[in-house]
Amino acid sequence: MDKQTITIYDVAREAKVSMATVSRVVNGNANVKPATKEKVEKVIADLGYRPNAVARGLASRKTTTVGLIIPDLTDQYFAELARGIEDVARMYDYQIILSSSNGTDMKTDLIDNLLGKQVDGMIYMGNQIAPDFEERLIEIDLPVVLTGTLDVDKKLASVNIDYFRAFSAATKRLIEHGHKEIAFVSVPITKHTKQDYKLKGYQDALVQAGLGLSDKLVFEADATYEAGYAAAKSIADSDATAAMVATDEMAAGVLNGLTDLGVKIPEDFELISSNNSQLTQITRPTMASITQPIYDMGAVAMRMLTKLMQHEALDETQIELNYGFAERGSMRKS
Amino acid sequence: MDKQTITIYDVAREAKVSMATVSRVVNGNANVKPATKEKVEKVIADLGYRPNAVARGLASRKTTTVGLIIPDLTDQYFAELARGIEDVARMYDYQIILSSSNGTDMKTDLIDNLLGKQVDGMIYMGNQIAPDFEERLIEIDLPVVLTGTLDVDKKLASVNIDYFRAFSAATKRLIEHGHKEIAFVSVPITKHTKQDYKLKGYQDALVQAGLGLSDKLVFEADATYEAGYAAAKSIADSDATAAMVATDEMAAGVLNGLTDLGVKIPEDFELISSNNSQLTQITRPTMASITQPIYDMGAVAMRMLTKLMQHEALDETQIELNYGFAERGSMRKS
DNA sequence: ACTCTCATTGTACACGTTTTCAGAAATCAA
DNA sequence: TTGATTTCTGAAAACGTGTACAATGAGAGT
Repeated sequence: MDKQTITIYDVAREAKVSMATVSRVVNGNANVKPATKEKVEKVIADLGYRPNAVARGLASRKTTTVGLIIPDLTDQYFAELARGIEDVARMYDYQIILSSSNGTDMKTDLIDNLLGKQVDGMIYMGNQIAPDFEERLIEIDLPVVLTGTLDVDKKLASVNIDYFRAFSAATKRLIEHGHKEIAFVSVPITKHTKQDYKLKGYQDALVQAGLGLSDKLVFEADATYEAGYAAAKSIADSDATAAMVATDEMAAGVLNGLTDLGVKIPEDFELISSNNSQLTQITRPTMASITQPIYDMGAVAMRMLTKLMQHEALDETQIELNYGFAERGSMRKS
Repeated sequence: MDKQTITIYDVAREAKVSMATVSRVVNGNANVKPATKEKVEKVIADLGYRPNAVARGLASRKTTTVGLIIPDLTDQYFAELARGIEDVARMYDYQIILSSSNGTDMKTDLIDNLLGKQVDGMIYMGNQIAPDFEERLIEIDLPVVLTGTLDVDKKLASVNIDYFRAFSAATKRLIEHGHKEIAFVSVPITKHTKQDYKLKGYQDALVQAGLGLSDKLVFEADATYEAGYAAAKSIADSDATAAMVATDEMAAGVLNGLTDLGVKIPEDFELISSNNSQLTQITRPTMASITQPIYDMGAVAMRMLTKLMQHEALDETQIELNYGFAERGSMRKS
């Protein structure tokens, strides 16, 4: 019943000091005589006193809590990001309140809930971000950082890779392999989002190589294995002989879907995925992929957030980490 | 700066009532005259008032927050459980504080942190649970439910499937396929844990069939793809012609590891996994698996927790959901 | 008109901290 | 020693809400 019987008063009484002093030693405040500090610490240990974070939060207006908005916990990409975030959060003694924005119901009252909890900051990740959502994120005057997400006018801090160049470079590899018709498979593309940059990068490579663009080679589907698998049919029916795929789950679906349709990979069709999650190694053939330091992106994002929350200056608000490329079985040896 | 300027007092003043009345309408308290209720609600909407959950938590000693202890966010099994938990939590207006117990550092101060945050309850999931951890979970007098985890003396509420029977039944299938030497691949097995029950179930089937038990057929490794892949070598070197594997990540590793060693699956070797996550469909061949209603387990666990937190009676504290079996490519047609 | 109820509303304290400000104690310089 | 600093400590006021309990008012019954 009594979750917490021992208060700061109990400690104060027992240690024969005032609660103010107890508060000081709990918070590691500078000036309290070593002798009393020791005395208080002993009582704290004896009584097993544990500061009430809620009361603390009320008094100090800081909760050492951050809100984490994640589209889908089971998505490898976001899960890995979250892992990076979580680790750094713990390092800095912040707790994370989870808030998952399962697809459609990504309403702004997610934000309001979090605000109600008095979080000190928020991290948003997602394949896209609705304009009103982003607007709300900006207008609440609270530290926010995006990761795995871009916002239109870079008003929010963010951590990403250069999706444009990563996709352009990867697409070039396919072109070098002689492909003329390269598919682009993505979650629904909205303007000024990560997907949009990926698409632009893909298009850039084609244009640079003097190849034409065709809407028929752009496929949109949900970010799931099933959706990718289903999309394989249309891809097989198209003229495409290779594909850039925007998420690993989809890529796995496309790969297996094509294989099941009798398309030989990589002999008849080459495929590049983009998140380099473990899935790329689990499929057969394994999947070539753009590599992203996903865990690090999460970690850096959280680190940025701690700085923002402590009003430290940020060297830069738009961080881009390095990407790379991993050749694997879904591509022929070059 | 001012995260929250508008307090209940502002609303009270504006609506020309006392703050007590505002509090009543916010909390949907029974008797407040419809007219005033309406009036207050209008002001709330106009001002954009949002109750401060921290102050509320302090005053009411309830935070509508639960702690979720998860070993690894990127593990498909736990991620799916978490999804179930999250959905139900939202349904009942509880927020989730994440606390990941990455492997070793599963120290009991995870619990203390959560307690400091004044969570109303906790859900623990994990492949195993350290005895001192479990003890602490029992001694704190707070609603707790385990899922995907068993505790020794069933002192804590829990949601699981009958791992013993599920494994026994699945192992029988392998026996029926003529296998005499069946491997058991698992994360490290400690007494009275989920793994232990799985092992016992596997052994039960062997004994019933008059087959001998051999330690040489029991393989322990971490719950990762890599560890499973590495273990494949020892498995190939053993006399085993089939295997029961305790997690999907491991199973994928074992499957690919064996395949890469030239072992033909399912012709030369049959394999059954146990979590039926999406991975089982991504590998080639696909993996036969025990099926568990993972999402539902999470959902049921969270529902139990809400009951506990509201002091409702529980019909049963040890819930077992139904398991099933999915035949797939890693087994020969029977 | 007068009392009695009951529905509705307001007052005031509690929740467990942090933090300001002032005061006490300790240290130092002379 | 004494006064001036400096260090350390305590009293008390926030922080924003919930909630007994008291107070008010309106109708019902006589």
